[in-house]
Amino acid sequence: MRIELSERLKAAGYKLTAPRRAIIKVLESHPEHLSHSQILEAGKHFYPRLSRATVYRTMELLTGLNLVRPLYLSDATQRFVLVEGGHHHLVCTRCGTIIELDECAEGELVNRLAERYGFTIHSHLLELQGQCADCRCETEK
Amino acid sequence: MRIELSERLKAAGYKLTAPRRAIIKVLESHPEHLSHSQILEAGKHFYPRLSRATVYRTMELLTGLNLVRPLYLSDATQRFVLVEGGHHHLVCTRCGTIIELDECAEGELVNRLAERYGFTIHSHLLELQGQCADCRCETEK
DNA sequence: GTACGTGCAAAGGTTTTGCATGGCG
DNA sequence: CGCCATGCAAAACCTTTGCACGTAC
Repeated sequence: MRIELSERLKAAGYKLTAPRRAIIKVLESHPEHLSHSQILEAGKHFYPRLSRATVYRTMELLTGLNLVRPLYLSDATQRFVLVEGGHHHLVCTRCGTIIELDECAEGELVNRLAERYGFTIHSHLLELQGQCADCRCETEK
Repeated sequence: MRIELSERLKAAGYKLTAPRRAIIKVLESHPEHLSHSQILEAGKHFYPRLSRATVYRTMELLTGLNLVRPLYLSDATQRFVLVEGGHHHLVCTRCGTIIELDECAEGELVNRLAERYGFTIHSHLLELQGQCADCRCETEK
């Protein structure tokens, strides 16, 4: 589901402005987990007058439209990922390393739960926390 | 894995003080997703002099020890859940309803990934976001 | 042309920190 | 008894809001 975010925004009746375009460019070109500040900095690259308030407002908008979702990793900063059906990662609680997973093994589970509770599932997040090989060795030394 | 948090704290070499005991009591008696403020309020019930700073410090400590993990739900407030192997819920992005799931269907997946990447998995979070039956009807009306 | 978006700056919250005091081990 | 942990208050930081102006449609 690689539908352009800009199309979605327009479809929902929102205007496609330069600041929003800049933020969308950032999101589409950075698969990482971006914080508000990172989005602001990167967005200024495309649209120098971009303000922090606009980043907050736009991210809230995108979250409401279910195009983006917030998450926490090992630190206390709110970050966002694109909602593309699902998102899966391993997080090392010691060094903060993040390994992204492509596979989605919960398709069946999702369907079963959706049916049981009458939910329409838009996205899901599977986050595994633990220690990576390097950190484990450090700890055991 | 219902090991007492207080045991774990001591085992890790930290002092078991009255404020910490109060916070632990709150965590153990509230299975919900608690924010810092909720923990502070509830904790004052057990230890009236409890300060906000101590809540922050203690939660950071517990997070570091992997006894607790932060997460975001539909709003932007950081909340915590006990790490007890895994945590699974459905979140309605429209009304904020949360349905907790008991089952853990990813045991196999977790093991496979752990092996492939050399990770030792301590906990996992499966979060499904969508709309509950009520909200879906509202939207379609 | 009009209503929606924006930047700016200020207000409102939240989180962190420094420091003197208190209490666990 | 020493050192870690705490409360308090201030500082630092993050997020939201009001408002006058600009711009997409």
